Amino acid sequence: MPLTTTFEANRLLLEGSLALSEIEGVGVRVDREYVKKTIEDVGHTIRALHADMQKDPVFARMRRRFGDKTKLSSADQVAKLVFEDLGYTPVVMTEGGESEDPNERRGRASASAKALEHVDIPFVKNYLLAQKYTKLVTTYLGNIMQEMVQHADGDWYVHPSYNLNTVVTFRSSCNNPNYQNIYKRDPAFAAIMRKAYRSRREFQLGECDYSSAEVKVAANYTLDPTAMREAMDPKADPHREAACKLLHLRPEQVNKYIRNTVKAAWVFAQFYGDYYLSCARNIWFQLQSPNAVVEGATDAAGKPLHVLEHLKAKGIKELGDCDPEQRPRPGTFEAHAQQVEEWYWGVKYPIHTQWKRDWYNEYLRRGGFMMKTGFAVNGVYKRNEVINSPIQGSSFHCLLKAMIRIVKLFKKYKFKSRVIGEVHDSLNLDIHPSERDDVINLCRDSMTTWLVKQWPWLVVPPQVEPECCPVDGSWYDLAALKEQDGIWVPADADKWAAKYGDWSLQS
DNA sequence: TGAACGAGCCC
DNA sequence: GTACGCGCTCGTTCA
Repeated sequence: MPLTTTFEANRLLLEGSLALSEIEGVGVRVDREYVKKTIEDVGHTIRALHADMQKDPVFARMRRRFGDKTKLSSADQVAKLVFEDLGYTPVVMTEGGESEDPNERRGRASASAKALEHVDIPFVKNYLLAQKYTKLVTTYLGNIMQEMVQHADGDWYVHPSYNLNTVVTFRSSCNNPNYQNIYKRDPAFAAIMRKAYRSRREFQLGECDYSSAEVKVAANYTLDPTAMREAMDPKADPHREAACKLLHLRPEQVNKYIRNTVKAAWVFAQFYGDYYLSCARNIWFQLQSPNAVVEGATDAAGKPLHVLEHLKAKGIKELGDCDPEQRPRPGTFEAHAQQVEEWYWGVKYPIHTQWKRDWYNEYLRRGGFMMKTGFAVNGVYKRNEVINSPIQGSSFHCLLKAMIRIVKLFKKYKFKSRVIGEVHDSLNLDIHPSERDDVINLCRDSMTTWLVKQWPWLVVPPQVEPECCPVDGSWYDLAALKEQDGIWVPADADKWAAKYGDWSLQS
């Protein structure tokens, strides 16, 4: 018997569609003049980079090979140039098309940023930068120009469309324009793009994010006691702990760069089913950075002690061969990562590990699985999909369920404030300053206290981190808030004051 | 003109 | 024995 989606789950999607269509109607204000100006500026930058490339001796070789067809934006040509003509050794290959013969390789050497990262010549650096700026103009800025419309108030808005029927894990997706993939991690590009999205006039953009949404939901599935404790204890720092194990450091020796590297390349990667070999390779690669130093330690010359030097002293002198066919050699980082992996799943999170086995075996037996939010998933899925999709899906459903209530209550209370968007585990708002505390409390309580009452399976309680920008600010100006004597104020008061003046001005 | 592919951004 | 997953949008290439 195939598993059946519950009535409740169906109703969640129906009501979710209604709430999302209201949000689509509201739209997000954009700064049309800024976008136009930025497209011009970035255009100059791209032309300058292309001019530099054409002066480069390497360009002459490109001309010899491709003649009139030479194109500075062709990944195919750059890959051939670098890895065939210039003789660099390819380390990343492309997928290539379908093939009857599994032994046949159809891919070519990749021209991605990762594949070209170690090709240290100006021509390639300029190529990568030009490509990145091109993407910025054609996709991100271009989409705003294509999609924006003028409202009766004279300002310009985009109205992203949200879908609940396109994703196999029962998450949402977003298009025309996609509001869910705007630069965030690259500071320079995040600044350029996020300044284009503005609050309505006399409003403040706001955001209510679930903190570590998927980690907490995962703990609700596995009930691993260590994971549950870490998810509930604000002082727990599993990323730092993993960094200590992996790099033979004491907690106070872990700087921000190291912690972030381990968080992304070890904790999350392992959590999503990656394994020691690719983790070791990625971390080793990140450790080449000059930022990878041991906090508070210096080398013989009095300079900050690099983590690679520190590891050498601990007997780890090289990455290792990273050959899936061979056992890792002792004394390599690869071998060390394998040992840490055994500790991680065998000792630190044994219940989580057991849950993965049980959950997958149960899927194999029944041919499907049920999400805690009532969605039935029947069909053929890979092991990691079976383990990850209920966690991803359920995390989004927490936001969706709360969002439905929030949209209804905003209407009921006749708030001027509006929900303007959603990014899987965060809610985006235009907040009228006069309603600010009420709006944030309503969102926070709906996403936490109220939700837990609806879904008692949330034994690890969700948490919300509100942010907002100054009146008439942009998405780039978001700053974290904290609750103080019943009202919401900037978490870092000094930083806020230095940038935007006194908080009392935001009214 | 359309499909396939490669590339890069988000959670 | 494993080899994170899910999306959207664009430019290039080729039929």
